[in-house]
Amino acid sequence: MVRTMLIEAAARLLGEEGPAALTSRRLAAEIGSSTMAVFSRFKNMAEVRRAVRQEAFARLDERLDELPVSDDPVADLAAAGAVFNAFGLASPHLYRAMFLDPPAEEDGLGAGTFDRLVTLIRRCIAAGRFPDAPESQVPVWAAQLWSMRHGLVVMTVAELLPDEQARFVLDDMTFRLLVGYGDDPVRARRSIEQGNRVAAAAESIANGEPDEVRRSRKRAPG
Amino acid sequence: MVRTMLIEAAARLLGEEGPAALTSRRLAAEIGSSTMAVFSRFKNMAEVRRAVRQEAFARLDERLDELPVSDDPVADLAAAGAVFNAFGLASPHLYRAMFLDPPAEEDGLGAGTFDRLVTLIRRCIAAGRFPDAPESQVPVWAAQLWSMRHGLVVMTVAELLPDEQARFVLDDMTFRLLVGYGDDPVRARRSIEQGNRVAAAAESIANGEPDEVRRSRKRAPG
DNA sequence: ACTGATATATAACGATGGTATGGTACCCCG
DNA sequence: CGGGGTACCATACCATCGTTATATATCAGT
Repeated sequence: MVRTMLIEAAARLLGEEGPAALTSRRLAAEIGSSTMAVFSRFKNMAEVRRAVRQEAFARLDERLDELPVSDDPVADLAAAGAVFNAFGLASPHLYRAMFLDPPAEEDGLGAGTFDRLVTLIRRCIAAGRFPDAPESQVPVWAAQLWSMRHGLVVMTVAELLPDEQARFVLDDMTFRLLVGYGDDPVRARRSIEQGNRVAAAAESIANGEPDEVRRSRKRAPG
Repeated sequence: MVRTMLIEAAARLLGEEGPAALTSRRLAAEIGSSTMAVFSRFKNMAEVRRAVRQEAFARLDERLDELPVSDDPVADLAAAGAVFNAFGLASPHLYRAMFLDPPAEEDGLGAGTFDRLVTLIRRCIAAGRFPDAPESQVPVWAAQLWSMRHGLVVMTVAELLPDEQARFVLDDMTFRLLVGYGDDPVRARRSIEQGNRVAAAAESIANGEPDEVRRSRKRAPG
């Protein structure tokens, strides 16, 4: 299908060369056609960019859905956060397009991703990790975790914060928030570490690394 | 000075009509001149936008510096956060330009604002509100508070989060982080409320509201 | 093979960022 | 008061952008 070819080419252009590279002519040339191939399928370039964002959200959701569901929901929550973070840092242009470029009009494109976060929090509450948490707190905490990660990724991408600090800042902030939500500090710390491990493993799989690489990473090198 | 006229016109165009309105011809027409008036003073439009961002940071810093220094540094910190938040919501296009538009290259334009945050945190530690806080934690916490607010403003501006929730989410997250940093919950809550009052008063002054609106809360401790 | 429809290439339009050219107005100095 | 240099700016121009009109090629169904 030409349409999917266009979307994939557009995502690649945007992801690898930035928004300036995503022009109608360039995109048409990328699939060996003329601009009409673009405009006969999309009303305008804005719609192309929207399709790319939709594709990017689908990829992020896919990554999140690949994460295993364990019996430690807080670790699952932390893993989702790490995946979110890694996604943003690995594809800054795409991340930018997903969360920063969209015009003021709400198009509800990130709603599914937000819902996944809500579900993760609900599981934490159901498991008794956040005692005394009323249902009304769920969307509030989801927004907190989301904006915390979002802000951190944006700061890192904008180079307001060195990359090596970002991970530590994220973990520390996550820890303090989880404790603030009522989780036990020791369990929270352990869940965050476990979540990071799971996310790193999922990242390896997503990147198609061979099994030996993943296995050797878990063992002591040697 | 024509240059300042251009910067102010550019800031107004960007702030009121968005980035699409900030074109060389439009900007030239705005000061009753031609595009050469722009390009003889700025290398290109990117430099114009940079100057606008610089101007916007200066305005934000000005707002922050107008805040009184009280004997409750945590309240001062909360007030700065509220001012930051209000600034972003009041001028979404400017906010966007300041933190989201800048290309990947670091230009250190927000460094001064970040330093103000660091100073506020240091005062909290000096006042004993965050016991057992090593110096190394200061930039980490500054990044946490910054990214927390940043993410929240971005989410609000992008309408991923309803405006009315944003304030509550911010206060709640600030509270939990402050407690996580070691502050006493009761004092933290009080400081946040006090900070919000101070910020609202400063906002009134900045907006040129009559004295009686703010005289009631002018009671500085000490 | 012919007809009709569909998709595409070509080329054009208006607007953009940016530049070259040339004139003008101003200011400093005699 | 006047002359000359300089800084500024209006105009016109270029390449490129998004987008569209028109002509052409391709393909399906008889």
